Amino acid sequence: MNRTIKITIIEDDETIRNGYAYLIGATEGYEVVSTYCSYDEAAKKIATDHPDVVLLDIELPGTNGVDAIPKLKKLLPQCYVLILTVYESEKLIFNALANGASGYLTKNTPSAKIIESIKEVKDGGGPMSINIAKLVIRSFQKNQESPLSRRETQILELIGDGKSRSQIAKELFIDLETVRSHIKNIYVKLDVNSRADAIKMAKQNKLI
Amino acid sequence: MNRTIKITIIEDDETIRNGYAYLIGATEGYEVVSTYCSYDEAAKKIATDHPDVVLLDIELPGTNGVDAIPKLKKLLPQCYVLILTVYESEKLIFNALANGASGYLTKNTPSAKIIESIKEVKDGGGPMSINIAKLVIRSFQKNQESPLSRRETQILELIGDGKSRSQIAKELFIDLETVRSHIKNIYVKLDVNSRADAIKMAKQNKLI
DNA sequence: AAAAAAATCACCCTTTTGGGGTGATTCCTT
DNA sequence: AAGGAATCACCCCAAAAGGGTGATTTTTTT
Repeated sequence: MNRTIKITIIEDDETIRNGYAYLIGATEGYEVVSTYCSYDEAAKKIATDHPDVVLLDIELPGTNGVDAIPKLKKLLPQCYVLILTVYESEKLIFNALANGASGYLTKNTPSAKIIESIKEVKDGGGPMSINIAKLVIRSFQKNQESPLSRRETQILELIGDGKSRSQIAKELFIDLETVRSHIKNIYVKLDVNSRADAIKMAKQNKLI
Repeated sequence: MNRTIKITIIEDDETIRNGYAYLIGATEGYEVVSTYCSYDEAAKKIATDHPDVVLLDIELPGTNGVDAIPKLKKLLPQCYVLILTVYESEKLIFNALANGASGYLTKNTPSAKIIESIKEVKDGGGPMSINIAKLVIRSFQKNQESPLSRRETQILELIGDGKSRSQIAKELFIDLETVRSHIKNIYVKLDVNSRADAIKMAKQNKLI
């Protein structure tokens, strides 16, 4: 017979925290051994909880979720970390994975899926779930095949939103001339000479 | 006992193709009988594979996915075609359905959902899957709830592509002034006064 | 440590574009 | 007959876009 899976939740929003705790606790084979509202809080006691899986919010007061991961892994080397996030930001998720997270859940994930993901991670189907694999592949293609640098890609995305140079400059806290410079480089790299063509190329080549 | 469901995948990106093949092949009751990187490639041999379901990419070299559907149906009249696409373009999907596709999957569909959809299509729950129904409804709402006229929506889409007034004018074979006029009306209706804001509003309200 | 790439900013230039205002005409649908 | 939709016209001016040619400073790679 399988042992119950022990879970710790670190999440600052009380409603969400209790919601998850209730939801998971009510499921056969799953036990919530502790909940914390911050990593700093959790750090003191979590070692004695020895959970199998930690659900970790990204947006936390004090030590943020991404930074908390390696610390958690140090305290609990056997433990799997599942990221909870509202933002599907690639960078965030990648940083989290790079730091040792085993998966991620967005906060609108249906309850059944959450339970399933916990089991998936615990059973060590490998830390790489299908969703993550796809994300990795996608970003791989984006960051590897793209002729554009990060900044250029970022600016191209804003161009895709119809933003003007000055709007972009404000948004990125850089000078108007810098934006111009990036755009010129983008045009050279994509071999285009207008915003419309750049957007078209970018979409075709999945750069944005 | 149920026979295994035989599947053929036509998709030009190797990573995605192998990903799907692996994923589906690993599932009990599903068998990937062949994979091709283009329709033209597939056409030669697919008849002897007699798959139950074909997963068909839209963006293909040579014969594109939409055009490939009727040809596939001719070769394999009993076969169901599921469209794979990164773009959730309504026109594309509608054309595909009109051409005989039984459903569509976006490439970020979770694996479980893909398997489920294949089964759904195979079991002939009817060509109208939940997703399609939603799409139909949404498109309905689009043309019904939108404050914008057709032409305005069309022009807003081109603005979303980063096109300038004159480019839009050329593309629609109308005068520059007419484009201006439409854009002014769009701005009034959406209560904005810049391209970027119009695009943002439009995306928020799913007008484009 | 040296070289390359990325990110930053500067100033030259001209043409185009964008947005506001205020009209009018035709066509189609209600 | 009324109203929306689509079409076109001309006023204005500030802003933006695109091209050229640089330089400096980080960051990353080798």
